[in-house]
Amino acid sequence: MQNKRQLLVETALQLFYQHGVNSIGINEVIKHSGIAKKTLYNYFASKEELVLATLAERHQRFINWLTAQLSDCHSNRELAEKLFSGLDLWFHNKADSLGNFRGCFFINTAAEFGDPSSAIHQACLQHKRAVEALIAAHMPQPNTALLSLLCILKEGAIVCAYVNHQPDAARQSLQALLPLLHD
Amino acid sequence: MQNKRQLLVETALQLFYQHGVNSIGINEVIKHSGIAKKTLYNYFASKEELVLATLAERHQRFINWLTAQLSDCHSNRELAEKLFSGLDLWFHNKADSLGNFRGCFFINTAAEFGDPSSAIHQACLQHKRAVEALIAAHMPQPNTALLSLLCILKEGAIVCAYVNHQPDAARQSLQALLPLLHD
DNA sequence: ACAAAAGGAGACAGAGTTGTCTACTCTAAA
DNA sequence: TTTAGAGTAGACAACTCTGTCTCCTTTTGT
Repeated sequence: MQNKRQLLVETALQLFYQHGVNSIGINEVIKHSGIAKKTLYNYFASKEELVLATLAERHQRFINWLTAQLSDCHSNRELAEKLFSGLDLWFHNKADSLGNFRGCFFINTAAEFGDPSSAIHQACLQHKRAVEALIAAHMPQPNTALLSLLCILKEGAIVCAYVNHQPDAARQSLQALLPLLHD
Repeated sequence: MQNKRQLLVETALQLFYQHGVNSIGINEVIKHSGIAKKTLYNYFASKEELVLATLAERHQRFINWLTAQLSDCHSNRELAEKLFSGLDLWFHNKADSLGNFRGCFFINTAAEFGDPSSAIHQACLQHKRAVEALIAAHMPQPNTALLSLLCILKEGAIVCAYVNHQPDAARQSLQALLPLLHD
């Protein structure tokens, strides 16, 4: 029954995202999921593997959400509007599938696992690359400079919303960006 | 002899910034500084106090550096240029007083200590507020929308440079920003 | 129905952590 | 010179965390 595994990943993702990976021990995941430790170690060889599975789950969920947000863009301006409107919803806890906003799981986790050669850090990097590629794929008029700017503003808005307690950062970004986009 | 305390803070800051606070134990700080554990606990009641002291040290150092970078701005455009040129130097390890670039110590530490009520998280928030105030103080033509944008771009550039291995993020930000600024 | 696999509960080993404490050494001032 | 304060070295207690293992129960496939 593979939904034990799914339940473990879901529980761990929730806890890791809300409190940080290093603050949550295996026993906490056990307790909250109601699954035995032995079962966990049946599915995952180590905590690191569980963490990687939660990153993969979050990655897929975020990509799905973002894909839905960015559908049907007919101009770069529309793309920017949809991107930052989506972020704005997320920051205000109106993006159900992303859970309670606590910054970017990948930025936070990369900060906890600083060694760039670690598998966890690499997974965070790969996520960011994939998101950039997804935005690029939804760009009607390819423009690498604009792509970079969107990504930088996106990361900045996430950090400001989280660390700086500035949940309107996405809207502010969009307001500042719009005068640049005339197409 | 208070330079024992200073040496402890400096050693801890270096280690915490390079590897993350939770990855570095007290014993590591002891070993690298050559100072006895008892002496450390003479100056600091707990590891948390040592962490707060390193945050304060880094804060002062960053504020000093940024103040120097932003001196003598006669227009908002010049302010933006100086800000992102400074960040560009930092990302390329050419800002001596900030050490080897490993992202923003405060963003990273806030990610490790996610509980917003913890003293450590609060210190990170206060730093961000102080930096925003410093930028505001160097703005010849007050403009709160631009101030927000500068801060969001700054955070985004730091995250992209670090997590995304994109050290030119500051230059890209500036290039994108310049068309907006005509004064 | 019954054997085999999967799961539950939790004890336990081993490593690592913070923080305390003791015993010894060095230094600086009276 | 001697005495008090500061520092050193490191053992140690108390705790936490990961990962293993055992014993027992439940579920599942044939």
